[in-house]
Amino acid sequence: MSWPPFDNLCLTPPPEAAAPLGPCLHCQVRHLSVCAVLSHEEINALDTAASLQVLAPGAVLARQGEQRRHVFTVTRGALRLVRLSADGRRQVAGFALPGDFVGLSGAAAHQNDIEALGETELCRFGLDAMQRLGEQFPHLRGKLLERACDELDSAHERMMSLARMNPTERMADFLLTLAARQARAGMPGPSLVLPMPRADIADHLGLTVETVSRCLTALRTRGLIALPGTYRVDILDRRGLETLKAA
Amino acid sequence: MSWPPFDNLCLTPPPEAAAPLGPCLHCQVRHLSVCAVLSHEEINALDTAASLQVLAPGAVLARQGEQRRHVFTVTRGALRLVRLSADGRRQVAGFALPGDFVGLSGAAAHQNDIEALGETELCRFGLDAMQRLGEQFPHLRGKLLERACDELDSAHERMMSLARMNPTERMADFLLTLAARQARAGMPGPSLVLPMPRADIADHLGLTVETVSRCLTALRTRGLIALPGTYRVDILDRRGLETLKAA
DNA sequence: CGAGGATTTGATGTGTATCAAACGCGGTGG
DNA sequence: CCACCGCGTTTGATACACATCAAATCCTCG
Repeated sequence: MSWPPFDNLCLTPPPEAAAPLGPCLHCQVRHLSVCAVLSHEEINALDTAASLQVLAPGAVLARQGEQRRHVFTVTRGALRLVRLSADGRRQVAGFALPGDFVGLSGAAAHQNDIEALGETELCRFGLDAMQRLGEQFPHLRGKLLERACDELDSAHERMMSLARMNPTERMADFLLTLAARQARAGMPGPSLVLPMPRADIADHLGLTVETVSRCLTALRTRGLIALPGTYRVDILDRRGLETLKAA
Repeated sequence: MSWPPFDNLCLTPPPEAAAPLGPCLHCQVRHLSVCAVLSHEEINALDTAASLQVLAPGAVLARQGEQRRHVFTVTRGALRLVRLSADGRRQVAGFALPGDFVGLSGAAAHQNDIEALGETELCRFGLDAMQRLGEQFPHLRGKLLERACDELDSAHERMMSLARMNPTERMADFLLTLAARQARAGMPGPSLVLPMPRADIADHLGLTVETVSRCLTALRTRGLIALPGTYRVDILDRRGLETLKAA
């Protein structure tokens, strides 16, 4: 029985759990081992199974339909998970930021293209190694199950966005979610860095590039955000954005 | 550490797995135990932890925000999982049909209202019992993890629908998915029973009732389906529907 | 400095929501 | 048994939000 995998599973650790543990042997970053709240024995086993990988901007880590062989933790940069339909329609299923866990799903093949947004560093685990670890440490599976459940909840949340929110509301929601993730990854504060171009945001939110652009300027005009650069957003009025999104 | 839960986890068994095992002691239906491909010991433990529950049409099984205490397997009838936003926008996150597993999520509280669509029968498991079983049989967690992964995959699939398909395509997708689920549950054939009213379909697909109605008549006009009754759909041209959805 | 691509801004069209009304059907009471 | 009522569904007319098409601007990099 093969070890059950994820696509875009976010295993970002809660900050408090990170404190007592050292970084990964390979990538010098506190990653999966930290997140899963494992014993030191388990952590060492995980870190030993890992190896480092660096991707150039735009590099392709996996293609839709390809056999899955590894799972990854992003340690620097960012990935996008892209789904293309037969007639060329594109959807960005999600983005993986530092601390996120990527590359697994219920299927034997990748469900998404996985591409590096900038120069990106990963910590890689072989599927077979993960399976062994899962058998060796049942606890690990329990932790991963919790994570999967969280991921499911957030997937339902995003469905609500796509189904029932207008473009501006989706944009506000997106910015707040991204801000929360950057905060969890240790970069709090109102200043956001968007690692992806507008087209990816559009395909993530089910909009067009033009609409994304218009929504951003609308939010700026309302004084909710500032746009100091193409890839930077400062959140000026968090409350205002939250009101919009909840609306 | 509390046992990790799901919302709308579908544990419908693959037909071949169901054969060698008997029905649940309580509800006479092959449910979770069958799905998870467990040992007989595990199955008995699960079934012993279960109890039967019957809901009248429209009955509320859980409310958004309520503390979670049980998980359920639907054995007859159907449930809808509904999410309401502050300003009254409504989304149906999913439907649970016989064989589906429901009521868990990463959170301590229910994320959705759960309501019976018709008279509905459930098999109920206490969360504490599930936690004990998970500790006792690590295998169970592995199986549930697999299921969670599958559920995540299908969630991504539905996001693609919501983000990038037009109403008719979503409708075709919905009908095919429903047909596949009824087939898995042992009712194959082109004749579909919709356990839910149009409004629920609309809120599931991010549309209005009017649009749902128009899409159905459009599919009928094209000769892809027949509508022998408000709650019945016959699939006349499966290929045609698949072409639409894939488009 | 110039070229190419990404982003923004502008003008127009269309698909779906919205508003409104008719229809069908099941249940109830006469 | 039939007439009536209420609700869900279907059908129709209209409005508008966002997509589409087109062009200007900005930014990056050679």
